[in-house]
Amino acid sequence: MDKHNTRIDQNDNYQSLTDKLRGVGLRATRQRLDIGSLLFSGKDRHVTAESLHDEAVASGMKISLATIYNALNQFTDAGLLREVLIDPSRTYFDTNTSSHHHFFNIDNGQLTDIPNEEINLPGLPNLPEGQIIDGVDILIRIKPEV
Amino acid sequence: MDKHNTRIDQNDNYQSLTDKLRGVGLRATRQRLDIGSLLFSGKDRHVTAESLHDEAVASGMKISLATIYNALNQFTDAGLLREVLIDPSRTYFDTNTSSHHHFFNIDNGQLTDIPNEEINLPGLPNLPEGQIIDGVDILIRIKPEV
DNA sequence: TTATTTGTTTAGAATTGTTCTAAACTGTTG
DNA sequence: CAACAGTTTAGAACAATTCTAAACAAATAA
Repeated sequence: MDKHNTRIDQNDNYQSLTDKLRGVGLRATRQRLDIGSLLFSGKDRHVTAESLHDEAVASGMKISLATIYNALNQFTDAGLLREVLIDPSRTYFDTNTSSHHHFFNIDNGQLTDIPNEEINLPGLPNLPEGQIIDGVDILIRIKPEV
Repeated sequence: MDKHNTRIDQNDNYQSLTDKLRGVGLRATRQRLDIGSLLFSGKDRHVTAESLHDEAVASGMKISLATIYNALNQFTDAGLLREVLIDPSRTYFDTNTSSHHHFFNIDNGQLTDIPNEEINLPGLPNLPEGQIIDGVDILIRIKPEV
């Protein structure tokens, strides 16, 4: 029987995850590996603490919501995730940490990436004296036609 | 003695505010007029429910936090205010409802407008099939140089 | 390997921003 | 000015998130 969890064929992938976590100074605990396996499986994802917790539980992982919050914040601090501004009442995390922006479908709440090549601010505005840019967030709210 | 409040020379201004409120279908109550006098005094402002309540109380207005929340939401629904995405843990309202974007100073939390002429997205990205734009939010996070 | 240290997880309590409830109150209209 | 409908309010309720401190597990030393 698998010592880590009951999802048998996932141990292989955990080695690179372990490296990834250690690389940013975090111990490769079972919980962080489980969460990581959901987040960093290849495709880009947008999650909230709650949605990720639901998903983890549904996958049979044993992990508390507090740990999900901890992990999401630690991953974000470490640069493995990015926070996205969507809704003042909830924090969204994006596994795509590269420079890019978002469509937010106000009709169904769905969030999708806008590839960086498809959008660009040519003339950046004059910055206040002595200030430099830390980052730029563009959110395009969309809705069904008609 | 002023029937409305103790800030004597403010009654004059309240007529236009009264019109403004009636214009969007809201009764011109003392509380809404008081809040309106803080928000719509000319210069553009960014407030949170809490900051506005503190300010109202400091000005000697008698008004509950719940009423501030109600008013901010009603004003926003009526198009007198705009919500700005800054911080997932708090809602910001902007008295400038025209098309424009924001600088957010991550060092001191200050939010300032970017005039619309100073920024523009020339090539909008391809929208998902059957969707149209509802709005665009650009937030440029800035910080002190060095 | 075992012992020790240090970092991690967790349940549950606490906190914070916001909304709800229902009773008292006030604009508005007739 | 009476009557109605909309508004305000205190306080309860709620939802997202963080905190606490005790149990636990990973890393390290011996």
